[in-house]
Amino acid sequence: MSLRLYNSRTRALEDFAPLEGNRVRIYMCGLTPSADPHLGHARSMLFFDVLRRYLEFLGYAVTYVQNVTDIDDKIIRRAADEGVGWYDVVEKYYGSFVASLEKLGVRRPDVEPRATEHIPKIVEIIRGLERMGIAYESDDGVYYSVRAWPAYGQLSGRHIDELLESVRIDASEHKRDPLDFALWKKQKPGEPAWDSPWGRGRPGWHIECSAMSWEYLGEPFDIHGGGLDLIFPHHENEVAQTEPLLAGKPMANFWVHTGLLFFNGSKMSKSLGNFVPLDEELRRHDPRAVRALFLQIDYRKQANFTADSIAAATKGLQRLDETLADLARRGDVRQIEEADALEALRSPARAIEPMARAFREALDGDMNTAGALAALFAWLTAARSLEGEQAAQAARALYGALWVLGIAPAGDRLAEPRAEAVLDVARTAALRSLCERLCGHANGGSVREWVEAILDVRRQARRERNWGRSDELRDALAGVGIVVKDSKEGSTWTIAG
RNA sequence: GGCGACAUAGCCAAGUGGUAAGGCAGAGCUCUGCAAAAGCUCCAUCGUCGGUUCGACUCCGACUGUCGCCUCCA
Repeated sequence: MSLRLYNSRTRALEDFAPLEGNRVRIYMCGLTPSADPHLGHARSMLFFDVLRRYLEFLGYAVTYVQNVTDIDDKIIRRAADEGVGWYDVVEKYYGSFVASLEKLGVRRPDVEPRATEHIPKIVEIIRGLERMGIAYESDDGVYYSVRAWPAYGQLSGRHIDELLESVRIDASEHKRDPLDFALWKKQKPGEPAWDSPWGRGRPGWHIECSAMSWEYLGEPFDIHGGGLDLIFPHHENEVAQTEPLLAGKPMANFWVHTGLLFFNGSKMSKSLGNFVPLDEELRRHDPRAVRALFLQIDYRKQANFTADSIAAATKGLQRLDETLADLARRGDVRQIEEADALEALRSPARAIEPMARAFREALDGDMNTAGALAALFAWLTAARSLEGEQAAQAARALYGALWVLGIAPAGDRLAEPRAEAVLDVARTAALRSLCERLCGHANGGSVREWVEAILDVRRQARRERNWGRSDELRDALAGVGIVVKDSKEGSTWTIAG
């Protein structure tokens, strides 16, 4: 068994192996924070987060770099519009992005380098290209000469002459060829600028990724990732900037591109404006469900985001949670350590083996997360009959699988996965007064204590077989968002989703 | 115009040259004071037309449809 990944560079499914020992070096194109990030951005990051986790599960030491392109035309324009500094724009939108990713359970990259902090490396690469006759200086900047690099267009499958026929290329008297692109832009009045051999200015889009991937990972490295819409021109240009300096080696061994997200029938895009900001979307939906939904779609396919599909994902996730809690209860497991969970999945006990194998086979096949998730669901029926130590091992293995997918519930809340969820302010106040009214006091001060106090009153009513009173209390709790469920073992409660 | 992707049940969605995962919804049943939840069971022949093959949903071709990229884009 080994991981196979689709490589955009060769347009084929290939066996993955690190270039160097046990170490896997990944560079992911992050964000240009000039506007609110949206769910499409999250989808890409989510996928690479799972890839990173799976590689770790397989035993590799992963170095994950994700850049921040913190200077570009749109950031400058936005800053002017809002009357703030360009760095304020970056902090605002990047900060929002980071906060949203945290909610989604996406782990922070090992390095989050910024373009403006890597001017020396950028200059070094441009100088190298200049020496090779691939870059040239003009009156408003330094440009890359696409005709000077025969392999230009290979990654994205374009041909220079065909590109020239495009209606959108813009000729400029500053460039030798309409397809040439800027490596360095000379300062215009009022623009932020850094020193360089060509005078003050700023890097063009693309060069920052060539510089920062090289700086932190070395060349060549293992995997370069990003959204499918970056393959041209961004990644093509990165390759064109980097590979002339590598004496025939590729910049990255694997190029992995994620499919685009659609909303109302067209691509989610900052420029089209057809998106809901990510932070708003995460206030509306459970972030774990959002994540579970994306896991059920092939990462390379374009996908639609709809209210129906998120609802379906939420339901499925609840079943997974309940089974996990159930296994933990029957196996008497109070807490699961990540390392134990991964080990239980790596070396599965006999009863877990079919699930573990199907799970790995799915992910080995070009990260088929939908298949991996299906393997878990298909196993749930069998899992329910496990008892004792078997149940304990199953709980750990299931938790490990959920960890790899990034949808594991907090490890110390197995018995009541949602009980600690936050109740909104109005309902908390209503619950408190309900508690005062029913119990004559509101001792404690937590949602949990108030609910338990009310449930004690209800338990008494139930012992007296006072069903009317019992139902009344259940309805009252439902009114403030607490859902009570009765079973043979007693009553449990959760906060309504 | 050039390049490319996709088309599987009500919805979402995997997958394989040998006869279709999974989730949601729906139906029936079990449990239950009731309710909810949960559990069990059931529920498709894979856009159209040709071809290759012992056999195709899976390969090839044509067609139809949807979408993306062609220098703002995860």
